[in-house]
This record gives sequence, structure tokens and C-alpha cells, in this order.
Amino acid sequence: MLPAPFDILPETAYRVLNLDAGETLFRQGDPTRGIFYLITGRVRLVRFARSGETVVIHRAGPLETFAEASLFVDVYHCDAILEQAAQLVELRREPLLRQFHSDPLFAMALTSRFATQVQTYRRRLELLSVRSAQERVFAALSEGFLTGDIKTFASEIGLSHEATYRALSHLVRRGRLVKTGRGKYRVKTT
Amino acid sequence: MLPAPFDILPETAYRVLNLDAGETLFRQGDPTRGIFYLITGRVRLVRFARSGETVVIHRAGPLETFAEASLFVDVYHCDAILEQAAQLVELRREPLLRQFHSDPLFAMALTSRFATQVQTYRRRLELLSVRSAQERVFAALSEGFLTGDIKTFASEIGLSHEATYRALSHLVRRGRLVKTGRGKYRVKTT
DNA sequence: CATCAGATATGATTTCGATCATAAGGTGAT
DNA sequence: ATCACCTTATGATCGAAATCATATCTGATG
Repeated sequence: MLPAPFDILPETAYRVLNLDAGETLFRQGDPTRGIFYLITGRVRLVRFARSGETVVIHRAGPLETFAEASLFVDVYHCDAILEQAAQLVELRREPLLRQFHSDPLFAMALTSRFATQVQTYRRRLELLSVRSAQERVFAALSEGFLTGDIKTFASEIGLSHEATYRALSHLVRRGRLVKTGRGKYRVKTT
Repeated sequence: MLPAPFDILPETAYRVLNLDAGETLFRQGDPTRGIFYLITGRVRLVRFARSGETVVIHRAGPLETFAEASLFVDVYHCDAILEQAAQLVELRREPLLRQFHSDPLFAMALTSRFATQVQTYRRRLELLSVRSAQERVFAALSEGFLTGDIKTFASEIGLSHEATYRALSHLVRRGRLVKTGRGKYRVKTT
């Protein structure tokens, strides 16, 4: 149910929450309670700039963790608002830090998880620097970004789904991809 | 010289390298020697997809670390090629892991560094999902992305510098920003 | 089995940012 | 002081992706 390395935590280290759309999970300035793992739903992390404007820092989706950095500071630095109703797991700060100090393997695994995420985000940013829709779609496919459906894929690589469908067709027509089924594509191995 | 928490490492834990443009720092499959901190220059991380095509995973610039995830695996998963001549620091794997296990504060600080990076990358990705140049520039400015010159700022937020200059003018004209000097702008605090 | 919602797919139109071009302002080197 | 170079800045044009529209296909549900 929980992704590694959180799956080894004792039951007392977390609790499951069910929240409705519009509810607030935490606010800027609240003492940090822990980090969160989203099972279903969507959470928006928002910061209020001194100009009075709000800036969306991140939108967390299913199977993602968020507010990781809060482990190492004592108050949250943004608001977390439920964009959709969600089921989520609150991984409590104290037990997490205790585990981190007492269990070197857990510490390693947690650090490794963060390092891997950094890598993934860098890949995505690099991907977004590719201007041409066709090249971007091709690169994303080569890197295995297409796991679920095309619309999710499209939004992950910063294209409209229409542009993505078109790029896919073009790439198939030009022989760089093979279509293996409805919404299934693979890079052609020459 | 080195960013925290690497600044507390003994001198034996690292060494400075000077490489020319075009040289290879490491290759996919090489046993991992450590992670790297770039003082000057630029390094391109490239993966070779099974299609034969090369995909740029990341382009590291001055004052950045890269290959962090290699700490936790035994071979590099991409090639590192010098795009420009560079001066860099190789932070050796063994001493780093030893420090991680023997010094809980170091372990925490390293994990914290990664978590903060995750946060930063998420912010940037969220920023790039803003379609309108004006809104993106405004949001980026609100979040303090404009530290150096406008061209750097423009490339960080994925816009041409022309589009960025135009967006800045528009925002000033519309009264959302104030120009505080040549290439200096601030969000208007109403 | 019928119905319905959502994903897949493609066509038509519009819009906005990239690109090309040009110029003024600033800075460092000699 | 002059020159060369880069940043800042803005105008003109073009093209590619967003958007709007429509249709088919698929799976879920009662």
C-alpha cells in the first residue's frame, strides 16, 4: 500500500485520512505534522506571495508523496488545499525521524528515493525544453513516460492531448514509432 | 567552496578535476565513483535508448551537483559529456557513504538537500505548466526566480528572452510590476 | 443488452510565442 | 577614448501548438 521505504514503518507511524474537495490539509505557518502520500484525489500546494497573489507550487496526484521537505523544518511553507476529494496517508514526522536515526537502511532508502525523484524531475524538465511536439513525444516515449493513458502522458510532457495524438500519428507515419494497439505505441527498434 | 552539507567533508573525500569540452566524465555502465559538483562549465547527461537514439537527461550548469542517484547504485545509468570545458569537484562515493552512516547530522542534511531540490523542481515544473507568457513571468517573479540577468531568467522559465522582455513591459504597463532599473523588476505590492 | 462517459482520433481555425531583425544602453579591454 | 561585445528592448513575420469541433471506439454500469 505504501511505497518503499515507508512500507516498513509501524502502523503507529501513519494514519489514513479522507478529505473532501475544498478542505485544507495544512496552512502556511502550521507546525509540521508529517509528509503525505496520496492514494486517490488531488491536492494543490499554494503559496501566498507578498503581492497578495497566490502561486501554485505543486499539484500532487494519485500515488505521489508531497511535503517531503517539511520533515526538516518546523512549519509548513505553503497551504495544501484539496482540489478533489482524496484518500491520503499522513506519515507522521516524529516516528519518521526516529526511524531515520535508528535505522541506517531506512535512512539510505529515503535519501535514495529523494535522489531518484530529483533525477526524474530533471528528466521531465529537460524534456520540456524540447520545442517540437514530435521530438518531445518521441523522447518521452523512449524514456518510458507512456505508462497509463495518452491524456495523462500528454499532460506530463506539457502538451495538449490533441497535439500529442497528432505527433504520435506523424511519428508512426514517418516510421519512427509502431502502434501496438489503441493508445499503445512503441519506439521502433531499427 | 562546496555547498552544504559537503563543506564538512575531509579533503580526502573529494578532488578537483579540470576537463575540456568534448571529454567524457563517465559512461553508462561504468562503476560509480561518486557525485559531482560543477564549479564552472557545462555537462550534458545523455542516455542511449534501445532505439539507438540519444536522449539528453539533464544539462548541469555552474554551482549544480549531478549524478546524486549514483550514490545508491553501482553503475552509472547515463553518459556524462563535457559540453563546455569545466572545473568540477568529484565527491567520492566511499567517503560520502561512510560519512552518511557515521554522522546522522550529515545524513539529515543530505536528505534535506535532496528534498529541497525536489521541491524546487516541482515549482519549476508547475511554473512551466502556465501557458501565458505574462502569467508565467509574473509567477516566476513572485517566486523570486529573477536573481541574475533577464536572459538567464528567460531560459529558466522556458521562454525566449524576447517573449520575456515583452511580458515584462506588458506587466509594467498594466501596473502589475514596477521597473526598478535596467533589467530590474519587482512585483507591485498593492 | 442498452446506455453513457470517457479515451482515442482527426479536422479547422486561431492565437501566441519563436524567430528574425534592428537599435540603444552598458561594460570591459586595450 | 575608442572599440567590441553583450544585455536590454522592441518591431515584424511566421509557424506550430492550443483551442474548438466532431466522430468513433471502448469499457463500465444498471
